[in-house]
Amino acid sequence: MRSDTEPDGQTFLEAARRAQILRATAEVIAELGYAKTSLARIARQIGVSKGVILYHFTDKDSLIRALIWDVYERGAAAIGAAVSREHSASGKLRAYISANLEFTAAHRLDALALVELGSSYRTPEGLRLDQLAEQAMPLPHGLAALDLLPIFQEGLRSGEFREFEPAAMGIAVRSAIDSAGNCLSRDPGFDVRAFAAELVTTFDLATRRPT
Amino acid sequence: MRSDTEPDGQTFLEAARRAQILRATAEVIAELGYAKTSLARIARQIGVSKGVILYHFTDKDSLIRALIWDVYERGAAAIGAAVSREHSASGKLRAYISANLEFTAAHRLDALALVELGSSYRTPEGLRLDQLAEQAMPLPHGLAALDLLPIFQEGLRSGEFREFEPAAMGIAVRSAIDSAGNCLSRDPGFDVRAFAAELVTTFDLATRRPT
Amino acid sequence: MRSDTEPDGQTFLEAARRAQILRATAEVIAELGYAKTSLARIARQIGVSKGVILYHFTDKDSLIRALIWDVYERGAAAIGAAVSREHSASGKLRAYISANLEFTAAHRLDALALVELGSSYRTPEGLRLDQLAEQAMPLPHGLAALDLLPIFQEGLRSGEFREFEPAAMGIAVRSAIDSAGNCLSRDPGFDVRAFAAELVTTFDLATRRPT
Amino acid sequence: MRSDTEPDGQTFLEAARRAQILRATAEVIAELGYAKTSLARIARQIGVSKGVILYHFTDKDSLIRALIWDVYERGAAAIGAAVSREHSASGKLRAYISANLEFTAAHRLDALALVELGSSYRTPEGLRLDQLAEQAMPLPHGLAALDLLPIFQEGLRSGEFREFEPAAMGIAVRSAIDSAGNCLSRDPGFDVRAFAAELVTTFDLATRRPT
DNA sequence: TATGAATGAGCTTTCATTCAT
DNA sequence: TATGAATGAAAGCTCATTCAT
Repeated sequence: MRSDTEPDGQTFLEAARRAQILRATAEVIAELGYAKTSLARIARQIGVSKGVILYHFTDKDSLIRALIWDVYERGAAAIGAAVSREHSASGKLRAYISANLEFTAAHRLDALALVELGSSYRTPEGLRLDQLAEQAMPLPHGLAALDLLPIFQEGLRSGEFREFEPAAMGIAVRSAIDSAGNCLSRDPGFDVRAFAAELVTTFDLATRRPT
Repeated sequence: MRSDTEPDGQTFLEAARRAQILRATAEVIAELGYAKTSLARIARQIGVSKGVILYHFTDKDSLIRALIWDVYERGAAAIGAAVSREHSASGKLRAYISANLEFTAAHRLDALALVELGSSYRTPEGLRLDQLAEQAMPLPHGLAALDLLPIFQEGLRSGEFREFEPAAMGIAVRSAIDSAGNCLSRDPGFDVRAFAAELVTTFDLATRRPT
Repeated sequence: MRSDTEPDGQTFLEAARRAQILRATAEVIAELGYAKTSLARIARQIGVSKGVILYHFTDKDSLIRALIWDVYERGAAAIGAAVSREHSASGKLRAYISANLEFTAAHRLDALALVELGSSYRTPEGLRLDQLAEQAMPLPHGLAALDLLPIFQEGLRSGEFREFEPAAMGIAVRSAIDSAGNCLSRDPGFDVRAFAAELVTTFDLATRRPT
Repeated sequence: MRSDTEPDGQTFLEAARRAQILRATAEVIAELGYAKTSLARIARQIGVSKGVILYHFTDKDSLIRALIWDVYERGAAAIGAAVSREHSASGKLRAYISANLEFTAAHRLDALALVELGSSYRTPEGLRLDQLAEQAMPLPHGLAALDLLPIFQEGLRSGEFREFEPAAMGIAVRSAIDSAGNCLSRDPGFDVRAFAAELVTTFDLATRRPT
């Protein structure tokens, strides 16, 4: 009996509702920004009462974290897979950039929401998303896939890359990638894949040891 | 009477108060983030009542815009001056990056506040800061100085730069520069000038026509 | 069919569930106080869903009243029995106090819950528990056993007691007895029986005609 | 200038508003009980908006504490004065009871509210009023006046009182006194002073060493 | 019988804004 | 110029209750 029970203790309907709410949350964040994202607004997006959201998520904070986790998880999986398919450091860097922006192109809303949250969300204790990632939040295993430093260190050690400060380069690459989300929100016609190609070339030239 | 009236219709004291309020606003935004920046908090920062702020600025929005304008103006002046001192496109790009980050290093509070506003502030109509810049807001004349496109176009035309999409490169450069503010807010010991040097090299290699 | 139907129309299981819910309700009230006693919390105490409670009781108010009735009934039976075993007024008074506190000692949870309800519960119309007892609520027959006035009147008539106002004395005795519940909730080590002995002496001296 | 400034930094009007709010709070608590006492209800009692209350008091908890303090302070002053006018332990006990009930009679609303708060109020951390009094809350100096134990100890030491457990007797006396508030709320015609006379006799007989 | 899902009223609190002084 | 006072809208959240299954 109870054929509607999934292994993780959630019914099928429960999971569907949660997914619907997460989607609506991403939509509202992407459209209005995090500051104007209220539970009431999210509820209205689906056409239900506020209470529904608090029935499925303990509070606003855990809703937001669930969204973050959800997008991270899927993104990290895609990016990690693409990166590990490559064997040279420069190949991995190219794959990293491409896969990131491919994910952005394929999941515009999620990517946008995540970038918005990255700059505007704070935990009740005042921590930013990146400060969260470093410590308290249990993050998907594959999240290591989002870290550029190992790639840079490998290329520097092997001599494939010129000498540079990996932390600084990491910031430049990540911030450029994250900009795509903003561009997309401003201009729905923004060509993410063309942008990806430009970034690949740009950071290839910027990191490679000159011959 | 009113011998304390300046040409623009503001008394000296009036101007001093406004400056004090703008400074306090930047301080609070830099410390708490825009979301937690309330008029009450700004007033407390100076030790006056909330009313004072609304006496000098029509509403919260115009206070924020005044701050943006103020920082932009000073930043654009510094950057414009540095850029125009150079004559090659690559020289101008280097100067642009250096001057930007020099400004960030020299005016940490302002830079931090501006970056925070760049990601979190929205006009009552829902526009972001950069969407503002493009249209509605009357911006300081020198703001053109913040635009990278002329530099890229010049370098592309002259053959100094390799072929690339100026808009994409502009995004990469600006986002990398703006990241410095975030880094600074997370880690007060962040070495902005070292970061500047890395970026200069990075984007020099990324833009130059290979020999 | 329905061979499990009892004379009063309730199945055995039904009665067991009701008893379980009443017990859980008393536990929660005793632990958290009435203000923080929610149906959800009671349901959690048993490990069932909220709906179960509202299936067995029409609404929260009738659940609470059922608990009150239940405890009253058992308490009144015990006290009435003890009182009627005595034949002098002063003997009855001593028995009343002792039996009350004996019940408190033997059913700490119930007594605690009842005291808490006595001060915090109000009907939807705003009536307190004691205002209820006087009028609206159909109370167990034996409840008369809780009334001190007949005892005082008997002692006054027979000359066993000194002259005093029975209503005032009743208030003093009842409030002292009810305090035991509070003491118990604040200090689980509170010695109810020692307290009972003190009260017996106290009110014996306070009521007896001096010789 | 600023002739409306009082020594403690509150203007006359501010103090008047605070007093008005405290009074309204006591009224609502006395009428509806603490559980149904909301800021909205208090505001309506005065005919102002909810915000007014939160302008004058940081939050609901500090409003309630201010009320408690205020009533305590006045009550303790009156009781302490009456008690210290007596020199025998039994005289002090009589004065304690009389002064308490005299205060109740003279400030029905306050007394009622305080009794209600005594049983229903909990701090955000879950502490009851009496647990508060023992530790965290800075209470008026004269509060010691509310403690019966010194009186009992004195009478026991001097031999004026019979042997009894001071803690238990204290509970009996205090609970009897506090009952007056409840009686008053149920029956506005309740004769507090007659009740006081009964209690004085009752506890005189209960404590005195028999001759 | 029991559950999960949803609702709606009400709560405390924050905040930009207005206004009289 | 500046302040204190007040307002009202909106926020996150709790909870008894209803309903379909």
